[in-house]
Amino acid sequence: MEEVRRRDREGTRQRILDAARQLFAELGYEHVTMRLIAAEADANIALINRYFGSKRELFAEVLAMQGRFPGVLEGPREELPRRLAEYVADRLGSDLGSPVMTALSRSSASPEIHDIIKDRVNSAIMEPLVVLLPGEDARLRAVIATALIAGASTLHRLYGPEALGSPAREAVVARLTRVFEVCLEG
Amino acid sequence: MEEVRRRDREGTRQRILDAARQLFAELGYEHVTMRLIAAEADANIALINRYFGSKRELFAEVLAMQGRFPGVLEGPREELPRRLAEYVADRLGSDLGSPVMTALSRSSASPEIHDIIKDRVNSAIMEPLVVLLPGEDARLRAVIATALIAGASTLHRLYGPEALGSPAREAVVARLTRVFEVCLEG
DNA sequence: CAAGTTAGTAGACGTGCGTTTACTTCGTCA
DNA sequence: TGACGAAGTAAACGCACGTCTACTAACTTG
Repeated sequence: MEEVRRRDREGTRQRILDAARQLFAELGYEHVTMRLIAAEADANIALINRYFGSKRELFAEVLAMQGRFPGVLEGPREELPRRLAEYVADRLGSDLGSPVMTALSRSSASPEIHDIIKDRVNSAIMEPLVVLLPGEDARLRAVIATALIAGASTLHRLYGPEALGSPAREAVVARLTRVFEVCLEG
Repeated sequence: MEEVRRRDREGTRQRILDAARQLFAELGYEHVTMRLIAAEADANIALINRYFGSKRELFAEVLAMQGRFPGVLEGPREELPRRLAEYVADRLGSDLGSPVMTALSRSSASPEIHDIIKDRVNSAIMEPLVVLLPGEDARLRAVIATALIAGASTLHRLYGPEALGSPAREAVVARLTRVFEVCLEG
């Protein structure tokens, strides 16, 4: 019983995009192969380049599709450290990394996508953060905060969800909040 | 005029090791090829596996050859945040990343070397740091500090030595010192 | 000085990658 | 209904990688 495949350009394109998003977040650019994406999307490999041009361009589209940190940078300024802390704590403890964090932690891994990631980090994190920070050395403070976010992703990859041992989420958030406060204060 | 090469097992082995150390620190495990190491060491590619077994084992030997953070974890406990801050600030501003930081920021990039890096991070950073931290949640605090170190390496890779803009080194060290203090305090 | 050991070399092997080509099949519309 | 555009497919392309093999030549030893 061969299943007859319906022809559905937009649907197939979307399946590929979703599969790529998940796989890039999970494995990083380098270890995701075209064949893996095709298999996960249940689509033919040739369709990926037909719809997206190349692996690199597909990656760029996956990154572009992500918003900024969803809901982290928006909101009252004085609660920004806490929102960042919760974001990092939740990502550290979860099974799946966030695409932005993962991309960030792989940053310069591939020269091929270095510029794509740099632009994305700039527009999604660094620039919005600099704008939010009053006072001197805003850039310095934004970089330190971003480094903490990126490093959390790296350690998540290295140790898995159990990286922190087993303190209560609230203890983690409290500690991270204070760290981010010191990072960001003017 | 062909130069006649002298036979020098230990010398060649050392040239390979040095070349590998520099290249791994600069490019990361994945983007260093055996041929690149051989060219940089001015040695035949087959000698690498003759002396080290495999690329993976060469990488392990390069990591093993690095001490812990040189001089960072040793010294008075109360100055630890400042020493970490200086280490990170200097690495951020320099042209070349440290092998340990680079390896850390590439951590889970390659499943092939995941365990090697994990062991190295544990023995070089995490465990010594946990031992130095009194009070509760030592693991949590060590992980946050390590994340900051790893993330700094990632951003160094992404933005180069100019990542921070151009504040004075002392301003960078001062800010980082306070951040590490909050990371580490009991 | 002859034989043996071993550092050093050239080149191929198999694999997996991103990409491309040539083709088949589905759906639509004149 | 038949022609045509486009969605989907199978298979191959060229390339770069880590690894390995067969060989050459330098040094050592009796």
